[in-house]
Amino acid sequence: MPAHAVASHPPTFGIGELAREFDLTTRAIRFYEDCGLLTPQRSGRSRVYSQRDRTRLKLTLRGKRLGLTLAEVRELVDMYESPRDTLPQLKKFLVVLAAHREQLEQQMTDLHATLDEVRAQEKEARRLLAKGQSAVAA
Amino acid sequence: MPAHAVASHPPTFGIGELAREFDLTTRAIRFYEDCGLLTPQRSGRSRVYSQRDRTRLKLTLRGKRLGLTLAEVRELVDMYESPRDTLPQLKKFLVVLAAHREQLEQQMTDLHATLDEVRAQEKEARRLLAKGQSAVAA
DNA sequence: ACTACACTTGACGTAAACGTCAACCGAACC
DNA sequence: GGTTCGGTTGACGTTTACGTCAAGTGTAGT
Repeated sequence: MPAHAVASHPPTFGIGELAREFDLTTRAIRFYEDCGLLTPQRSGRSRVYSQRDRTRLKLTLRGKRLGLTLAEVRELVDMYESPRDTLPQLKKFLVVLAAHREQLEQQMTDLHATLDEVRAQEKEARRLLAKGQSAVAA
Repeated sequence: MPAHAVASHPPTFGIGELAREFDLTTRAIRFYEDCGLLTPQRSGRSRVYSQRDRTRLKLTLRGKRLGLTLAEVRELVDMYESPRDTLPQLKKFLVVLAAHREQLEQQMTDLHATLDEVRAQEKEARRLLAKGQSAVAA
């Protein structure tokens, strides 16, 4: 039984639990902590992850699938949770956001182009396959 | 004047030329060659890149922006140019293609989600900014 | 002939993102 | 009370994708 099996009242998670859920090693999760992406509480020496940690982990993995570095992911998620109550903060927020959006839009362009090509190739290949099959059948 | 300045009849390119065009170092371009992504001709010891090389380079950079490794890019680009005249080749082609497409579709999902969030944040931030500006103006 | 500049091949260095031990601790089951 | 299971902190290893010299070659201009 996991040491984490204490009553989870605001839902919390053990490291192994998260590792299984997201198919990661615990090493990776600890590494994300070193990068400042996660800041779990401690129960003795063991890490206890909050729902917020779980969300940040999810965002991290999504960022990774998009090819972002962990540093970039951190910049973003930190920014989302940072205060925006002063004008300079707000302006900087908008600048960073715009830059990020442009990168994402470039990626969207690349992605569409690539998907179109892949689908065209698939279509052509299936055509060839059908032709070959019927030739074999004949 | 670059050593490459000989009449480019089927259009060819020098390494520095490509480096400038795509904003890369020559080191990077040579590295892509080590990875099997480019296979330039030689004029003496100097590399001469064909239009095909330039295209592969473009695809490489697009793949990179999508977060693919150079090895993955190579697998794909090579596959596109490989023969598909036997049935097993064709079937394998379809399998690899389908796997790649699924990855791209996952990425598309991630990308839409991220872009939606970024745009929402931008909208909200601009609203706050407008409010702040008018407050200052008042 | 001399210089300048682009290009060449090594070879070593580096940052990112973990993997892979090793050695230890604490709770739980038998 | 011994073992097993999960967790902990180091510390070193590894792969990817280049950067960064170093030292030499080739060709073009003066």
